[in-house]
Amino acid sequence: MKYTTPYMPPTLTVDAVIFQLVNNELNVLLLKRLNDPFKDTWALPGGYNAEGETTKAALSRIVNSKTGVDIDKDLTYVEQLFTFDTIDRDPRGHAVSVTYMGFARDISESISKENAALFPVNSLPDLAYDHASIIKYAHQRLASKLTYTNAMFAFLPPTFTLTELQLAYEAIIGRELDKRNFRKKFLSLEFLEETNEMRRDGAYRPAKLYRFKSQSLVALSRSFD
Amino acid sequence: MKYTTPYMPPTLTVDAVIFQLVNNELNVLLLKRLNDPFKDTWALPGGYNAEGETTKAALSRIVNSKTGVDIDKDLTYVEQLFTFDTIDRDPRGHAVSVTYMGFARDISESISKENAALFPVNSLPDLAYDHASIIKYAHQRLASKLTYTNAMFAFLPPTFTLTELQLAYEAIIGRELDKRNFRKKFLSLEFLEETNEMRRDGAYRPAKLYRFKSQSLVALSRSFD
DNA sequence: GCAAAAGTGTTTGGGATACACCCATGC
DNA sequence: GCATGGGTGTATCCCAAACACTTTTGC
Repeated sequence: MKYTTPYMPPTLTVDAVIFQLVNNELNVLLLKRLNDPFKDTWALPGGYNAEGETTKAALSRIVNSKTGVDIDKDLTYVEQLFTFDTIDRDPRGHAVSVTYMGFARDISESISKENAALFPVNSLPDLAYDHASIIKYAHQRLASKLTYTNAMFAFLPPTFTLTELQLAYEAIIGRELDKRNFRKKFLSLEFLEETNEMRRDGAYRPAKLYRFKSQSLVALSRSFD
Repeated sequence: MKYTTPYMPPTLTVDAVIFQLVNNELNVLLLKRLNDPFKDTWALPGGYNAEGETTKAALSRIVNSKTGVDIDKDLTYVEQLFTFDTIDRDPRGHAVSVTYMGFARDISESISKENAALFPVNSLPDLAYDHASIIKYAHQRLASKLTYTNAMFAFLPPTFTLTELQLAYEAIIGRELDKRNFRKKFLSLEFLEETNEMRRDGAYRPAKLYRFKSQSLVALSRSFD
């Protein structure tokens, strides 16, 4: 690429906030840095975006090589989050980071690097760069998204009980919900359909299993009038 | 900035979708390109983001130099929209564009370049690059934002009548609203306060003037339970 | 008095909230 | 029969939607 005037772009990086539920706690995938800056500090997986590579392709490449997780196969939903660009966010120099938020059912088997691990968002270690605020922003967006979309499909297994669904909601939005109201409301949204199966796994009444009608994002429209 | 491995970032650009109401039509600020590619075609104002410059600073610099509009003084609201990064969106080579959406009350006096002009979003000329889809995306986000925030403060003058408010809504969301329901609902949101003034400007009943309580964005929370 | 825009109220249906007990099962 | 989690219903309140006439003013 040629420029008519001298031009030097900032470094372009990508970072991923990958969420997964573990024992009804919202977890995020982190990587302990092997090099300076922030050597031995935990950070979001991310890296440099080369010319000729889309940000999502760079993300796939980097997350896969650094953690073993395959964005395309292991994640059930991905969306662009925000682009962070303050000058001093990277001590090495100006780096603009395009961040993504991804959801997964279970990436624990795919995590193949020793320095990659899942952490509960409510008890994160100290984080490198501005990554703590990026995670906070992503968590808010996720919680908001759950109120008007079927995004929870991306966290749950193909079939699940209504109690499991409710516990997943509570884990992410951080407060308890009323069982009867939750069921009434969620069923009325018509995101779910019943299966013919039941879950029986204890000395108590078996539970009906449900599934999401759609395995891709569906949003309810908010309208004004 | 040094890299431990050979590294070349894509070009980084910024583009602005600046909206303003003109005669109760939503308009967007465009610039007729003076050079190839897309010479003589209309496009969003934008340009190169240099190292050491935040995307918003680059936007201010570029929009001001190319159109005369001062982002900081002329716009009443600005937010980051999305980062577009497909490889072939710029025929000169891979350019990643961080886009912003801005709202203004009246920038017509500030537009000082011959090749800059406002166009109604419903009758846009052919546009360069992927700018038509960027404007469409921004318009949708704006319409959605109006349903749960006071964002309209950024388009209207400090005081206005309820009819003017309703016409502005209708212009942006693209359909008519019921006058009684609109007033009831909007007043119940408590974004507005009455002034003591009235507007009298014709052979008919004068209208009360209102103002927004806040001149910065306030969002209603959507909750699940 | 008439033209033009401002302003106003009621009914109805559906969703949000609050709240507590019975059901099915394994042991 | 008891412990455990699954499953359900009702009353109240508020908001959304539909819908048409009266008021104020300048001329």
